[in-house]
Amino acid sequence: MGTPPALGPQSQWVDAWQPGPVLDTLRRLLDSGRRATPALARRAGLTHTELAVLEHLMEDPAGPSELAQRLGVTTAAASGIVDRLVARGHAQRQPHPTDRRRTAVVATPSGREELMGHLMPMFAELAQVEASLTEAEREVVLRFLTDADRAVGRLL
Amino acid sequence: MGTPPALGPQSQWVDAWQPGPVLDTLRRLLDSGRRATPALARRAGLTHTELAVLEHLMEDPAGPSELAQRLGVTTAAASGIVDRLVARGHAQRQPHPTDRRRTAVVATPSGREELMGHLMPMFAELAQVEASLTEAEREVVLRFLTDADRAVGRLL
DNA sequence: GGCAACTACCTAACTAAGTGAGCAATTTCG
DNA sequence: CGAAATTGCTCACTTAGTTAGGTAGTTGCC
Repeated sequence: MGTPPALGPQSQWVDAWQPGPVLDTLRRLLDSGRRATPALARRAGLTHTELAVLEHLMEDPAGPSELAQRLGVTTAAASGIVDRLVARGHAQRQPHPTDRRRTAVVATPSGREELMGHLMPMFAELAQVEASLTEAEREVVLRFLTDADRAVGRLL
Repeated sequence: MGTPPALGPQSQWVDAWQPGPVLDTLRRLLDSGRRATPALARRAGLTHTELAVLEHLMEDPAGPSELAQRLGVTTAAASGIVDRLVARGHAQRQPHPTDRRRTAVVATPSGREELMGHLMPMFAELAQVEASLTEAEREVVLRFLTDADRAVGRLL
């Protein structure tokens, strides 16, 4: 093997990336974030869209149409996704209180646990990281993150 | 609505996320990164796996097996992905110089342009962001990004 | 050198998840 | 009230993945 040990790049922004260690680490962080979704879905035994829907349902109930819109899929697909989540016991369909056309899809405790159980370790560590910053450092980091988000947002 | 204005959550780490503005912005940045892949793929008329393969090919040629391993799919799937990239003219199959079983898949100029054209604006802005930091700030940001990457890495 | 075991890649048949079109029930608005 | 819009569903079809298995080429051991 003449090539260096694998060390999967997995980067979305490759080639002509010679900038310094800050941007290089930012790239790694974004890659970690990207890989986290499929990894999580795999562990939970869900597809990535099912996971995405479950995430939305954690915040508040929504109908299939709204979920379809947020995920960028058709309502037909959303129907199927909700079907599968319901079949696994991660979500439930409830009648909408005021509009009888609609269905309110809500996450069950099972669905919430499935997600939170995996996310907790990260939450804990991130909270520690933030706590370790001084007020001045927090400002610097906040500004950088905001700027970086704007830059990445150019791809959307 | 007792909750704050919609503001598309799209977050992977929802519920019980009350920490400060730094982690909140980090969440937004990671979400932007996650959404960038499908958005880019859509614009380029590729599937997300085809895009991922193209990214790897930007760095150096690779065989279907290696690509399959990096993407976490079977070699059969990798064959098909390469087929599609070749059909679109974004990649080419070349005989491996020393091992006649292997195929070296290389990105064509067309493939490179497809990717770089979309990525350039982000590169430019990110470079500016980095340049705007003092040396001291750079250290703070670097440490934060490294720590955050470790935390997110817990999900992998 | 020659045979066994392994590797790289491909094809074929099937499965799963999405799209597009269209339908019935309900709500909204002129 | 009636027309138009909206919600969520089903059905037929497409597409990208998996599993299983086959062919060609390489490596290692006697």
